[in-house]
Amino acid sequence: MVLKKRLDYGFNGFQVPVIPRAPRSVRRRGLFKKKIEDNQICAFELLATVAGKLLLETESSSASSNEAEVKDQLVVGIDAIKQEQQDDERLLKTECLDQESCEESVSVSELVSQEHNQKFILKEFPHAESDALLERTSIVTNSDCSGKFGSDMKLSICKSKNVFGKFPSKVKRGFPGIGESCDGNLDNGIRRQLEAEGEEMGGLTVADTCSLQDPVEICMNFPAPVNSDCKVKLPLCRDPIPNASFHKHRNDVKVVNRDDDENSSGCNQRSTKVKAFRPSPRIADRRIRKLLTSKYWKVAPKLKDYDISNTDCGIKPACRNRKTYYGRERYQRDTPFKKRKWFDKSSVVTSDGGVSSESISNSPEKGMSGDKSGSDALLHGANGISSTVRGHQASFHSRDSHVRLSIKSFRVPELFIEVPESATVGSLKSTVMEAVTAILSRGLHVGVLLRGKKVSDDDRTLLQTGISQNDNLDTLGFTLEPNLAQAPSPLCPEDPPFLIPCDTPQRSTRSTVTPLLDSGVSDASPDPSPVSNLNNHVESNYDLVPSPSDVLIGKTTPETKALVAVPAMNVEALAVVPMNQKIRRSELAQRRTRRPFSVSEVEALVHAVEKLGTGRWRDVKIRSFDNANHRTYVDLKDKWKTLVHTAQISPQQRRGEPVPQELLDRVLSAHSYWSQHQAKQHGKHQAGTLKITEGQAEEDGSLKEEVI
DNA sequence: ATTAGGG
DNA sequence: CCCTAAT
Repeated sequence: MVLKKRLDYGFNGFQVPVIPRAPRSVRRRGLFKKKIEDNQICAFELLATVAGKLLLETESSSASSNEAEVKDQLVVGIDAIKQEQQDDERLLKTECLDQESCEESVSVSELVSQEHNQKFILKEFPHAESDALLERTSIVTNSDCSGKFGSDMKLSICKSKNVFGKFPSKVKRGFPGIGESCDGNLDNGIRRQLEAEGEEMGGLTVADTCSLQDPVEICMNFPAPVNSDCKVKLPLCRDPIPNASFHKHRNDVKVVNRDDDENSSGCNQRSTKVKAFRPSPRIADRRIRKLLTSKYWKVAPKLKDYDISNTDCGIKPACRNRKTYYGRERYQRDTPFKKRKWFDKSSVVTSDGGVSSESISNSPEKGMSGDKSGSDALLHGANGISSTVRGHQASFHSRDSHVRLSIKSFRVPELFIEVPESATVGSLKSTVMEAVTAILSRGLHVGVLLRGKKVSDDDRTLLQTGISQNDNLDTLGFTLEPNLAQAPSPLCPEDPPFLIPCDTPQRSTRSTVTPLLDSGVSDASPDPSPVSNLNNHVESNYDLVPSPSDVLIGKTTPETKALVAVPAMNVEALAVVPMNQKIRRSELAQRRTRRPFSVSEVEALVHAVEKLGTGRWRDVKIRSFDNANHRTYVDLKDKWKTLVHTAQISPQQRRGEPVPQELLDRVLSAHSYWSQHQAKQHGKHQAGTLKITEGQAEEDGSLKEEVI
């Protein structure tokens, strides 16, 4: 049935080339059967996921932007959507009746108070009200889970509940008896599952995280989601209201929900449990956003979120439809493709024990819920969620060389959709679908963000790029980027290159390849130290390094790029406008990890400046730090600035790794020289013309000789 | 995208 | 290091 609906939306056209296998756990349950069967669904889910995400982001962004008009429209649209969703829910309910989802929904509705319905809505469409949402978001971002969130978290939770609540009521109407009976069953079932899958839970956690942020993660965690869901559900059911624990986890929860949703969506018919989760998709999306924005690492707390989401799932069928679908698609697609990728390139390690993962994932969770099992599960999940990915760099034997990371989510470009109030929900849906389809049809590629900056050089090794286990992996992010390439292309799904991820493989290959790095790395310590060493020599050598073939991936613009506007298909003539969203600071913002310049780096810098002068940092970068991705020309400029300052102060005042006086002398010398030879820009010509007399008439423009 | 400067 | 303005 679900499928049918989807088809109706017109997504049929989209097909996923290859369907990845569902995670073990899933398979066992047989939840994914359907998914597997219907490739289309997978694609659809992906689209949906992306769309949902975009939508959410858009909303949030709009809210932030203070665009009253937009808000209004959105709000209206939302309302309409809700109605539709409700209708959908009915259908879903019918479908799901046999499943537990119904039950869950019922329970949820009960839990949720109707008071917050409006708020709820807002939540769903943050942009509309946004203040509350924003706050939440920010909080989430912080996701410290500490007390601070308590109130906020609760609020959000409540809202969520409310939202769901709306739906639930309907559900009840439709299937009163069912709902009640189901509730009890659900819990039990969930618990059972949890117990049964408990061991796999790690995956769940991961899934939670993933779901929130993005499909990819989900894929990795696949198995886990179910478990987590179960866990989550339990808490929710028990205390729909914000428990302390819940509050803490709230952020995470959202994420979890997502996963759940996805899973559930995928598994809708398969198992009861799954269904229960489905409802959360919406939340998941939001959360995903939030998560994305914030650090992903707080996953652990998510357990509670799961619970919430579960509840939610049951509650809103309509929402579910939408979200669920999205979630599913995302889930399926993402999962498969990610898995593939990882497998291809590197071995994916489930981080059951994942100590490392723990480290990676922040432990904001400290406040985890009291339940040991729960928390453990969560933790595992957290670890597991991000399946550990081991770099291809097999060459690096030292464990330090390996970079373990968990991808909590992928950022997806936001879609900005503006629809007239008069537009029908259906038209809105189709509009979103088209937009999403268009994006997917073009294919997505994975983008890597390091410290908020996109890493476009696929040929670089992780080490070179500055991605090492020691570094803050939290500064590492991934994005699913549409291939906007040139002009917007038609929606036609014909080309489902969606999986294009082929890129990934290539990438991996490339990265692995770089010879120089590898060798260097081997000895290396996790730290960039190797890099620095290389740097010294690099000047000329590095140039030899294979040129990056960014073309494939690099070109696509990151999230910033708007999805291509899709030709309006709707009668309503809804316009989908890609919206560039400035990346939220919170996301990128994290300060880059501090990386003091080594003496060798300073030497290289001094040398380069002596030759090039102080106004050509770009050249300096290319000349001497081309391989050091973590050193930007701005960094070099800043370093020079500090070097000059350092050289001018007394040695006692200097801090940090002492720089050889000899180098400082050269710094002063070069600084002095280039200060007088403003010619840097025009080069020697002017300098000569200027006839500056320092005894250095070198037109050459290079201090080199003089200094030397 | 770079550069220059302030914070 | 970050951020911004001006290129």
